[in-house]
Amino acid sequence: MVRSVARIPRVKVDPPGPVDVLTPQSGLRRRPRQARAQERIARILDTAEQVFAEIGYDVATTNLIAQQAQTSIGSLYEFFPNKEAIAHALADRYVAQIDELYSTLFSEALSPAEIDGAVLVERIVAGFDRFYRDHPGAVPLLNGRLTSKDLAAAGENVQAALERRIVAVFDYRRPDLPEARRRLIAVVVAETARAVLVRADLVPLSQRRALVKELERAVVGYLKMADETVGSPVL
Amino acid sequence: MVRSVARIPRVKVDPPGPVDVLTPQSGLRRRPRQARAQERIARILDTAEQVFAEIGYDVATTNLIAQQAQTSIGSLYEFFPNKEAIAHALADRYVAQIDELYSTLFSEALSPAEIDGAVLVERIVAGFDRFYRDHPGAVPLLNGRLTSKDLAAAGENVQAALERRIVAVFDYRRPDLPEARRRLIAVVVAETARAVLVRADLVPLSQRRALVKELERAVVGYLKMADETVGSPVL
DNA sequence: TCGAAAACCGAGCATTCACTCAGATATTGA
DNA sequence: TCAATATCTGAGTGAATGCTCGGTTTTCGA
Repeated sequence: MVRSVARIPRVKVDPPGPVDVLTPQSGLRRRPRQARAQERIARILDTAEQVFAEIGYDVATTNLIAQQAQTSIGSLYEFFPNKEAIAHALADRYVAQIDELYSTLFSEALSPAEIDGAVLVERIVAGFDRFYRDHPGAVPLLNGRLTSKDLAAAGENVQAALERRIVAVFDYRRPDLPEARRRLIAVVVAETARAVLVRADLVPLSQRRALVKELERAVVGYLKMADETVGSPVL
Repeated sequence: MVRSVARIPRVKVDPPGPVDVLTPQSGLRRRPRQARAQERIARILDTAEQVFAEIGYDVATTNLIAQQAQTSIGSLYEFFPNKEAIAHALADRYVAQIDELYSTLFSEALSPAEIDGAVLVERIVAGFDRFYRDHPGAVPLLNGRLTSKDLAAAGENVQAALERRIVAVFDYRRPDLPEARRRLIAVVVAETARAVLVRADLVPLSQRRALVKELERAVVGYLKMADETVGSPVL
């Protein structure tokens, strides 16, 4: 079963010495010194990614992950304080990758060069689609399909980052829009993209392409819409 | 923990008589005959709805549900064969309610009266929004936020039903569009609506209104878009 | 009124699973 | 070379939880 709260680590009572200073912010219990250990950690993460994607976070057991990663359960817990930490580390990896992706994708949207909005949307959507196709585990992990509050939080981070990027684009290209409206549009566009891309992840490849194309049309259509409250296309 | 597969019911071995014919399709283990039992079942479902919404499907325990419903765990299992069945019964209740809602909302879209598309969208979105506000438990239950494959399936059903309704509208109002395109648009619109409404469920009421309004704009904008492959607005 | 059927009860069984711990093995630096 | 340190191991612990079962209480038709 899933623990609602992480088990309280049993604190050694005997030595009333300095309190557990060793609480690395990395989420790891201990920082590995030898290459051997680093490889092991990477292998555990890779395996966890697969296992979570295949059978789901809740059903996955740490014992299974250790076994699949060809290591012992003891080794796993040597580095990861608990199951949640594995998910977090995994999410962190994705978040880093995605943030890098964002930098690339959105850079031209913020450059002085005149770029057609529709082309911009097309490139960004395509970039996302590519990423999700290359990282099949990322979709369920970051989009709440795997349940568990901790994982949901990671997904929210990714989504929030996307929204900030989109807002930045509007700040740059459409400073005339009310700020609240810029944020609203960003939310709706980001949610639409996420939802349709997640859906696209569940259908055969041929339909996937069509769906992604239609997503582009939807976003472009929405943004191009002549808005009575603004009086000009948003894009 | 969450069982990946329902526990195999321990079959009595001694009596090799007729095999367990009693497997009602209702999902219930036994159909209640007395009003007392029916009320109890309803109370269990109401409680489960609350509990699932509050702490999540996985963390929720059948013992807790029974306790909160002021009944015994034995009584709960008298009617529900397992935890999953509770979720299913709950989802079924929502699906019935939502399908009724769909009938109402989409009826005017299929009537010969000339109704402006934008007005149509506004009414339908408002109807959804109302429903979700009136049934707070429905959002996480039907939209995968509660995890568990069984629940996800219920959510898919609701989404599929929505898409069918939207397709029907296009079949009626825009028979000139290629059929595949009609389906694609329905998928994208339905996913957008779901995603934004789920998101709206997480924000304060003031933002919720703005978000719902923006969702309308997005859908209308998308559908009104002059589409180069069609040459005319879709709506 | 009364007996059979329906409904109800909750202690506890069986199982699962996150996590520990005592010690074995490998690596490293002097 | 050799101790100190880092790493690895996996059987076992403890707690949680889905679900059963033997038995009690309530309902209801005859």
